[in-house]
Amino acid sequence: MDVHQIAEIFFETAEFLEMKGENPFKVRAYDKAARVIDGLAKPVEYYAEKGELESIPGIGKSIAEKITEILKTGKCRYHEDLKKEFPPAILTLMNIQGLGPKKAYVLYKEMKIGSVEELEKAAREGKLRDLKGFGRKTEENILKGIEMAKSQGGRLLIGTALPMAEEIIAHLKKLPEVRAISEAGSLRRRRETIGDIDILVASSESKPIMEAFVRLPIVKEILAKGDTKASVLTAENLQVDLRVVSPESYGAALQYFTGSKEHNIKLRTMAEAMGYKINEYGVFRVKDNKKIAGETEESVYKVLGLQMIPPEIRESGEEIKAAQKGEIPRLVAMEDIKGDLHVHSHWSDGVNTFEELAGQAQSMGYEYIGLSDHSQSLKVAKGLTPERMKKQGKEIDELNKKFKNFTILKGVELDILPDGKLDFEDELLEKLDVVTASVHSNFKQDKKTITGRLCSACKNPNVDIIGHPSGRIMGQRDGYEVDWDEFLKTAARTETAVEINSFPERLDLRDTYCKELKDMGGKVTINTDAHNVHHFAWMKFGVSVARRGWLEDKDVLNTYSKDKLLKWLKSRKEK
DNA sequence: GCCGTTTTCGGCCCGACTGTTTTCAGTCG
Repeated sequence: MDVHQIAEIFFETAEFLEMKGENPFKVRAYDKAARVIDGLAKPVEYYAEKGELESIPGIGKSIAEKITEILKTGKCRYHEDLKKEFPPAILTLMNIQGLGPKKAYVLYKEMKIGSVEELEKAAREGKLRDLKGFGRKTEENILKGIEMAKSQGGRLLIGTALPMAEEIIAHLKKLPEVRAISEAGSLRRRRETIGDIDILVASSESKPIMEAFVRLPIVKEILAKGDTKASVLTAENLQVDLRVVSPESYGAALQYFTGSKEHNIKLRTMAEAMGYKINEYGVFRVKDNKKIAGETEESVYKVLGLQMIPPEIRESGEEIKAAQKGEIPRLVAMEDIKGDLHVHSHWSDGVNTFEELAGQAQSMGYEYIGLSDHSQSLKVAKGLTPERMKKQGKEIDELNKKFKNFTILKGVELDILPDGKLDFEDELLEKLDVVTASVHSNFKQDKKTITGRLCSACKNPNVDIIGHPSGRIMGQRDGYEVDWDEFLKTAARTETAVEINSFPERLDLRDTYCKELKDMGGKVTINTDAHNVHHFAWMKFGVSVARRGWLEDKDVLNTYSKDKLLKWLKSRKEK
């Protein structure tokens, strides 16, 4: 059973319970359990088989039993019973901005409204304004919310959201009142998709900033505007939230608005036990309400006895335990990257010449690129035959003679064929510097077959890297089915690196699997899969994924110098 | 419902904004 389906059952359970006015902490327990399950790196079955479900933080006896039940029957009795109490589409009401469980429940109880269509009709007829807790304004907002929900296409890729945020920040930065500014929220944590853009400003004068913000050219509509906080909607129906705090509170506010929710709850609970209180204005000593930290983020963590925790790993709370023990590693960073091992040229489906690619890579400070045009089977991408490979190799050799302190490594993106065989013979592969093997065909095969294809590629000593291992393209397709535990173990054991593909739609290997692979002793490479020179810029998204997966420079092959990399590649073949 | 170098019972993060109220509940992050 897919973890997301299990998580969904608990998400819904939480929402039903909240509508019914159940104990809010019980609601939160289900909500938390759902989020925890959704983020598990190992399959739930792994814990269930070992009887270790309750060892997962946030999962206790009751929810563990329900997970077991779901794994066995596909359903949860408790959830099914709750579902029966409401019309089938009632939860969709809560997708409407401004409508939460309480109002949704009133709508159902008083007017038998159970779907967005019924809600829209009632609102248009002016029937909502007389309900308790509702009014004309609420009715208007509901209609607006319905329009928004209709036109909104869900979450945005970080590759889309980050440039938008950077543009807004660049605009606001010009204001003389702005002392400091940063993105916050899931964007700053560099999640792969973003629900809305959060921006935080430090200033002693919030008013002119709020005014300038709501008048930005991108703003289509102002959703809310107070003294220090405003929300707007862009023409693309993306919500942007701005918060202004005084410079003395900037660090505390940045910490607070970066989240995650889970991380903040853990941090605040911990602070309370130490006699402190944290809010977005600072850390305060409870006994005399004296502020003891808050100007910088570092100060907030320091006063709690914690190492500074990078935003990318502020998720489950596990990072807080590590920070207490001083075990937060120095995460890999853009400046560590010394090359890109997955690059296409005009020889296959890329557009640039070797010289152009090399020039761009050199301008980024790289020592090398690994040229990896497609192999012969991928005919739609002008895959190279062995003859063309040989010819390409010669051209690269010639070109390399002209470079100083830069090298094009000879390589290929080798198709893993449907039967698990590879697209080139070993004697050709042996002559290459670096071989990336990828699945490009027969995505519908079952999990065992696909996993077998990936693992048999790992077992060939001539294969150095597995490219975009899940095959997903966010917003387009889910990717093929992989037994991750088996695949990652095989990759680690055979010392085959796994690629983090930096294409914003791919970001594949994903963060949670990075951490799992690291724990198994495996290595990754962070590559762009560039098909033109501009794609090199996407490296930063791959680096973010690696950081979210707690990876250090030693875990990432392309942080190695050229000599160290070649030595590593050679040594693993000899084993 | 979960959890415990205070606890197996009694807690559970915290504040801004809105709209409906006449002091506050609901929603959001």
